[in-house]
Amino acid sequence: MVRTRAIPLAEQLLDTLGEQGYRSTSPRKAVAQAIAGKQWHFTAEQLRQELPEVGRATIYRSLKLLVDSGALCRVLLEDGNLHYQLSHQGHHHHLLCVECGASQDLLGCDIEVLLHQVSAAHNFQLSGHWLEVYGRCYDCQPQAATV
Amino acid sequence: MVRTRAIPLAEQLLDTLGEQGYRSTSPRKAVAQAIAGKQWHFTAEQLRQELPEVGRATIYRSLKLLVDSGALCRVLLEDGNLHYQLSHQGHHHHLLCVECGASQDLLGCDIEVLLHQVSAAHNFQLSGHWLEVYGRCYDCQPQAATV
DNA sequence: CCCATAATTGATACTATATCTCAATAGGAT
DNA sequence: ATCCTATTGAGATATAGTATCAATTATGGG
Repeated sequence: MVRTRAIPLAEQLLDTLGEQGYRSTSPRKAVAQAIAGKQWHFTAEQLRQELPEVGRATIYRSLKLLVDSGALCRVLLEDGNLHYQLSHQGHHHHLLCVECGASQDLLGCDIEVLLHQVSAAHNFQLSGHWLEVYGRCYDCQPQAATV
Repeated sequence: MVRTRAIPLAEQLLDTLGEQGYRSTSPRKAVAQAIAGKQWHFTAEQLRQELPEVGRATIYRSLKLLVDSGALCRVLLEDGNLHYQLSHQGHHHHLLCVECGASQDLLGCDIEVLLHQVSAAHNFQLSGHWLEVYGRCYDCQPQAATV
């Protein structure tokens, strides 16, 4: 067998659920495997096509659990569609490539500080924010041809 | 007649469409009136209930036109729902009150500069972003009772 | 090891949001 | 007043997600 140990991430996802008292079932394993293989953001329906043996409701339920546990996050595409994406712990933002869909996590930027200042100036008591950044990843940038 | 001149904003909305070559029809007038009366963000279905005489598709089509023309924008609520909201020209963000739903526009904050710096540091060619800020507006903040 | 039981599943119905189709209608230029 | 095209509305379809509930399964106790 070629790829038995290929996706330890899938086990991590199941462990995350296990820590919260959720059982390790075969549908959840299938979902975890599928998600672990995703490079970038995806939709529930994409998963469904990959996992025809898993019920629709179960897929949505699993996604919800993973989102709630923080292992997965939702990303807002520029067109307003919400997709799912593996989350690497804690609050962060995404640099979303509008060409290829790649996503880089953006950690520890100074936006929180800035938002606090701005909020205070508006008599607004900040409690959270949602930021998505769109553009082109390095691989998708038209390289400036040296004429 | 009491409120004939009550909503000049509605005319502005129609004018915006007119400038782009769209006709001034009575369904569009009704939609513009309804939107002009909205303090905060709303859903297409809310409009539909207020305007049972206007067809579903027409409401969605009108909203789309207004969003495309910049008169209306879409706001992302903290739970992931997208609503519509009057837009006051140009790129801006919202301070969304999680209590009452009020929304203050946030203009001219320095986020663009910051994002450019961060993007550059990740070899990312910035083209746009989407930011929503959640919290409590002044009226909804628990006032610190002076003991 | 087996059983009890509570969690989980999946089929299906339902809700919400939005788009598509197409024949009928209406704006507005002439 | 007429004509032409944009627009409309009814209804079908699409997409994203939740609710219901009987059948199934994971897992801890004996």
